[in-house]
Amino acid sequence: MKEIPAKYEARDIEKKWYQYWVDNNYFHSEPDDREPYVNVIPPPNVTGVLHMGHMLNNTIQDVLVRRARMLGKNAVWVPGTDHASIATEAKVVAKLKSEGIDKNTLSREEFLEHAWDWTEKHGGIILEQLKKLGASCDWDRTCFTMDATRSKSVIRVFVDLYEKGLIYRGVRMVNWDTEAKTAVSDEEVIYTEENSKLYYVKYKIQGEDNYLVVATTRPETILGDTAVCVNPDDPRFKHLKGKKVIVPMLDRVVPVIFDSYVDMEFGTGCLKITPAHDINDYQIGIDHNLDFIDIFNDDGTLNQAAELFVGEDRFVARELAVKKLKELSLLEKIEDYTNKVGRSERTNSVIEPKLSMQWFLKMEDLVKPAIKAVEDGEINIIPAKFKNVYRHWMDNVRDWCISRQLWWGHRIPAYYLPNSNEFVVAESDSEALKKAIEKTANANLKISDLRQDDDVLDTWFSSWLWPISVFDGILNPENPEFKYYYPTNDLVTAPEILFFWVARMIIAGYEYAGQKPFTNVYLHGIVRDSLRRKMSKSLGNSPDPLDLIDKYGADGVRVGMLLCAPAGGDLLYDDSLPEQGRNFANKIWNAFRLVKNWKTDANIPQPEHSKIAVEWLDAKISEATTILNKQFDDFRLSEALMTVYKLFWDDFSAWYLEIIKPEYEKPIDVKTYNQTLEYFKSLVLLISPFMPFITEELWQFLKNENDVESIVIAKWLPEKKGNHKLIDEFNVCADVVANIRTIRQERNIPQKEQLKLQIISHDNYSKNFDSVIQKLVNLESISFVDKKPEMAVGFIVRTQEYFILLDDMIDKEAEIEKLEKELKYAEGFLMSVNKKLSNEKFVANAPEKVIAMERKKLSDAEAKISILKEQIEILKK
RNA sequence: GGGAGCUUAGCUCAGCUGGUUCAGAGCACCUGCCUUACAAGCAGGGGGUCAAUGGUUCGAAUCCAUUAGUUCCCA
Repeated sequence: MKEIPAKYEARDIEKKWYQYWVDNNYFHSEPDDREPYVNVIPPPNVTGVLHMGHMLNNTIQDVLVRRARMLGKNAVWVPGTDHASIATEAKVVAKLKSEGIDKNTLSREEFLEHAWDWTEKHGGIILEQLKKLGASCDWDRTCFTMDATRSKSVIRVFVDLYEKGLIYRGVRMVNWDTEAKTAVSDEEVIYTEENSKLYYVKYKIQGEDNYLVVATTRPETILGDTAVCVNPDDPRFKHLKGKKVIVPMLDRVVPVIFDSYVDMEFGTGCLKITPAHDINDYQIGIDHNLDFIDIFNDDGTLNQAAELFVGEDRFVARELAVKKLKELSLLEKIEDYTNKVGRSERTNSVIEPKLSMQWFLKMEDLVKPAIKAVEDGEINIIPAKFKNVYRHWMDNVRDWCISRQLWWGHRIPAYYLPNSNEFVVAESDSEALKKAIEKTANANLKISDLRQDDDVLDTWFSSWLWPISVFDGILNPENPEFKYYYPTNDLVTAPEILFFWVARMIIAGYEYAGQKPFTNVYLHGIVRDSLRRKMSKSLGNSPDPLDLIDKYGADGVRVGMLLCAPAGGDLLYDDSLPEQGRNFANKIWNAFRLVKNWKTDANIPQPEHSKIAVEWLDAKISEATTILNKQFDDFRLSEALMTVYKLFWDDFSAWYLEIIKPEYEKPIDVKTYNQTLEYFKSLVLLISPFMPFITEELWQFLKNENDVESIVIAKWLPEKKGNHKLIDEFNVCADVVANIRTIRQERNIPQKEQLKLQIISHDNYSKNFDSVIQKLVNLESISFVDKKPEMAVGFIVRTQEYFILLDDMIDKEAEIEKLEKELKYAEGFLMSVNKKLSNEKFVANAPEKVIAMERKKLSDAEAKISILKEQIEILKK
């Protein structure tokens, strides 16, 4: 047999097995009579490349899917990508610009051709990267939110909702992204505190020599002012009733109005009202019947209505306005000020509240079943604390602005009649024409007479259908795949998109499939750096995931991501994490090297120590399997990983292998050897969902003729009752071993030198592990005595006394000191137990079990104290 | 401004319905080892007034209240 390298080299092995899995179609699923296990991937953007968040998200999904597959379920993980309207359009526009092409010179069709080109070239990159991570997706089922089936589904849903009266068109104050030149939804605006200035501006009162001072952060919007507002309860401004003021710079006369909305404490107590450019002012404008003056173009420059600074950008206009106000002596002062500024999640430009015609979806009734589902526990959100957040949003939900002023996306299927604002909504051109003819009673209408709405739908308006549409459940709700796979099982995503996506999928699930889209929502944390900063390109604090895989292996990185990823908690990434994962892979590798190189001899009998170790490890694996299953069921994945980590490293490698290890270059008995290979296989199975590559490599060595050809399709370990008594006895044994090792270390006694152990037993002593102790610490003999031997150093485990005989003089004083310290501790403990037991109320109220436990503590402590006292006595002689 | 959560070892976190020997893990740290699978390793070890205060209880890290700090969500 050829030499197995001492260091595990992940790279070649990982590449080899992924290809093997794909070639053998292990990840592909077809409906059958098994129980399905279904996850849909949160579709990454076609613009995206793999980042640390994806690594975490997809590692978790893969672990769940792989285990489900091993449990014998018909597991399918549906991959796909999302067209990401705003981000993709921005990328394509930028790319065209770099080639000297201005988007505005292209027709819609020409632009879309470029966008499709771009998508075809870049859209699949991220999915290819997921393969490096080991993702066991059913690649035959890969979907895209803009492919034919998904697009048709979106349009059908739009038409349906419109026909149900839930979609309407209206002028609203929307969040306008001046860079992307589109409205974005409330959820796509990020508010952060920013340093700005508060400008105190004088507004002259008409017909008087007096003025009011208004504080504003946006002096350029003065040009759109149509009122000044004060609180009706504010005594400072009672005299202004019926008065008018003159808007600075423009000399426009506007009324002073009274509204309790104004905060008397803030600024000067006077508020300028710009109904077209502030959401609160908008409401006041409606209530008080004010004029609406829209002073901005779509790109954030000032238009003719502003009268001044026309064509200038809003931020340039601000500077110009300040300058002008100073010239006119209308600027009283400027203060530094921090306020919350909303920026577009996509372009980071400051959001401009803007009145515009948009399409909205009424949410009020749609959310009802979705609220109930989570409330009733039909859908579990993990961790549960996010239930509150979910409910709060759902209870306060507002109508969803679903139109975007872009070309890349699903074009809104509304067709305007000639020279009219009236429209028909239909799934196709021909359908639209039919409806238009009906509506107008004009049989001569041609499709070219109709004008389709220019806007596209919000990207989330397609991804909210994802769990349904990937199985064609919108267009063909009776199709067998949809009936088999829907509802899905676990949705794994980040809390950030609880509203964007998760809540809306639940809504769509009930509306379009009549049932929940998934049973569990597992929300994992955000990957941050060790300083708790979010990983971002601009900070440059994010490692390249592919570099990490290259350096530590996909298995190592997966382990690293999971080790510190409790549900909902943030993951503070550090290179030491994948390093720990890599080290674990290396540990597994070396354990395998050890076992693989043993020679067997059919003639030697199984040694006593191996026999008991075999029994013990069996109990230990059974116990761990039970714990592991529970942890999986509770989505405690980092704890589950730790369970197998310790099972392999501590129990199997550090204890079991050391016990059964034959002497150097001596063979091992066949019984132990075969049993060890079986255990190795069991362990590899349990580790496999976490580390699919190295476990596959080892499976290929370990499997026998009765086993399946790949660990991907192997069966998970069945649960078995573990022998707790044996495990407990081993724990005592381990304690004894550790004590003796300490004695060796303290006295520099080499392992080769044999020791004699004497025991005074005060209780039922089990000899089960004597042979193990004897081997691990190299004892010449174990014998039982009644009295503490001379020239010995002792220790106590539970209620048994142990002594190691020493030839040298022992340091009596040090021994006494050690024992007295222990005695003091034991006496203190005894006192506290006594205090409890002598408390009548405790004895009267505590459950019997607890009291019995306290009594046991008492008698154990008493026994220990008397042992200690006796030993001290002897030493002092 | 409104709401929710969090605060346990140097770090990241467990600790379930209050009750096993005075709170556990991983990493980090300290000591000794290049012992023939593994130094990406082995053996051993130290480390915590459970944020603070008060209350309920025979008994509180766990339940309640207040305070402080902190994070997130919404406006």
